[in-house]
Amino acid sequence: MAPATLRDVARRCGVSTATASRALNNRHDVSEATRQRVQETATLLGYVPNTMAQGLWSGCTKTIGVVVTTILSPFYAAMVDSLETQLRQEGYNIVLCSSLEDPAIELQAVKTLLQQRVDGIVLAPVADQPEVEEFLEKNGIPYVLVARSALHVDADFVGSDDREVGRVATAHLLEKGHRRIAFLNSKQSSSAKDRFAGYRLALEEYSLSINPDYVWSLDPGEPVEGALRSFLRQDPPPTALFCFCDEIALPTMEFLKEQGYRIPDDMALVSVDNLHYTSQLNPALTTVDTHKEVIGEQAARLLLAKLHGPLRASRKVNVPATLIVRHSS
Amino acid sequence: MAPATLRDVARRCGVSTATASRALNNRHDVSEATRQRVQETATLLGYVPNTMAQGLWSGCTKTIGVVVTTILSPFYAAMVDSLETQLRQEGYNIVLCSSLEDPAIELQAVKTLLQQRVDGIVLAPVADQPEVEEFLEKNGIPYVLVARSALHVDADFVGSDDREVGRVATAHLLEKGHRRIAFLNSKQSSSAKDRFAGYRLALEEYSLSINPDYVWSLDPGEPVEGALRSFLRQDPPPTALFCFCDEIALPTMEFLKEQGYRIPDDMALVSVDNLHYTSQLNPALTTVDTHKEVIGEQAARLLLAKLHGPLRASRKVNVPATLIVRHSS
DNA sequence: CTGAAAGCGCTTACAG
DNA sequence: CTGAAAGCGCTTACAG
Repeated sequence: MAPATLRDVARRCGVSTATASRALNNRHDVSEATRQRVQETATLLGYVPNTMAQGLWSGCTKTIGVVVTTILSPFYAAMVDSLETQLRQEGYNIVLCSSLEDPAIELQAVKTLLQQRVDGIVLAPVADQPEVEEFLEKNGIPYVLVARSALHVDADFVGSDDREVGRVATAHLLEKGHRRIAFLNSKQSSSAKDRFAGYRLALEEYSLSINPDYVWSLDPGEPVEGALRSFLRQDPPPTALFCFCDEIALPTMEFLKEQGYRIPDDMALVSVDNLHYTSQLNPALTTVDTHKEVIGEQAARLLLAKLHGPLRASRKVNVPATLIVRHSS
Repeated sequence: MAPATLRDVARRCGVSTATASRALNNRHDVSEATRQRVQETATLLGYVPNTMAQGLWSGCTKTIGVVVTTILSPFYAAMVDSLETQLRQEGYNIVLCSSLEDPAIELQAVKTLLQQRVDGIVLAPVADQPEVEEFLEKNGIPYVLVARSALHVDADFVGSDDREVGRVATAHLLEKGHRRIAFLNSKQSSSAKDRFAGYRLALEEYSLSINPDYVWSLDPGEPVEGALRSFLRQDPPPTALFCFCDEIALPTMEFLKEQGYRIPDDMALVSVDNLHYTSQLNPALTTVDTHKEVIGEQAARLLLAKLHGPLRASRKVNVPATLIVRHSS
């Protein structure tokens, strides 16, 4: 049985759709009696207005599109959750898409969101992809980038200063006396590039240069074993390891322990995100907290501001990160 | 600048919207030349068809609504991710809503999804809420319940047999020799009720009865300290603890360790879900794997079947759970 | 206070 | 091969 339409409700009450519409929207230019009758009939039929028809008329959908790599990542899950909480308060719904670190899927997702005429978009771009940016600009849709920035457009952005994140994590290991520090990085994203720049910067501050054998960029979904075996094969091997994020540090820890390495004695570990479980790991993980909830909240705030009226200049909101020293380093 | 419409494209090419539509949809009844011209113009203008207008005509939106309590829960994040992967393969998009364990928000979410005329709904119900079920039934929309079932409707369901989950977890502790086993449960959901039934059943198999002082149901968001302090105050206190899920076991572990309890010597711990980080906790957690990805996948499969044609009878898909014994018990 | 009419952006029979 | 027309479900000026 197809859902009831406004016409169904109107017909049943013996009024026009115009009157029914007015009654349901609580306009004051309907008689009290009609209003009551229409509303009761609507409830009886389980009538819910068709948002598409409303949206076609009003031009807005009260919906925000969100594209992240995957909500399997607790980082994005937390960010999206905070985003959603903020946006719901203003009556916006969220359509969530995962790009799975694949630029083609990301482009497809953005197109789909545009087709659905979402009122705005929050995007954690996989990579610098001119086509995506072009679509966004051509369609004149308000959007903000989160967590990762793009290089070719001067877009609004909310996230960490990833160069600083990389620098702080590496500097911490240097201060602990480590000189052979490997970096198990991620690939493609601006975050990966920036954290690498920070890693380099920290080393330079100690007059150290990068040993390419100590750096590995993981493809999306690539297991950590290959990289770790390669690091451990080096002569001399690294004494400390900087992981791109906690979700990479977790299997790294598992592998190292299986191989009989003690953490931090045989290998110190630092990573990024401060996911909720990191304080209870064995050993508790030293990590840089990127304050994902704040990023989500600020992104929502910025997007809402853009929805209410275009911004003069593009804004970059930098959410400062915090080093949390625990027992893995 | 508003997004380009079909009329914009058509006008620019000097054809009717009918022809433009045919060209863009690759109908064979357009001349090759026109098709080319229209498609080029569309690309030039960054034209993307308005899904709402299409949906108004076709009556379907290629969108599935998903309502879970929160994707902050890695359990739901994993389930939703697997759901999304399956559904995307069939060309469906997902609209995600969080109910935050609040029946009122859940009802609102379902209404919103209905308004958006999603083609189907996947719902992890907070509680048994006749209004929600009524809306679903009245609108005749295909839906499946996941992880939690409802009592008043005979709806399609995919999830664990939670009574069995509760029984297995408790039985494991009993086999380990524990006789004073506390249960730190969640509240409201069918899962909570069923796991409690399983807990009771396991105790009965050992001719033990339930000690009410050993049972606590956590409100959504309630910290674990109160419950734990209450358990530890008992005389005699429990020697083992069954937690509703890993996300409850995590802070429990933290608290117990802070209080100087050794796990499992002073207090054994078992929980449910086998979240990815549990193997690396200190100590590694004994937990019942509910196979969340399988639940998501099966739910997608069942919903797709319903979309393609109504089912004869309601189906209950029981995804068997697996006890994973590690070092916390 | 109420209704007939037009239109939001699309698609598809129906003519030509 | 192409266009004029009708309609998907709603809302809002415009008359009455």
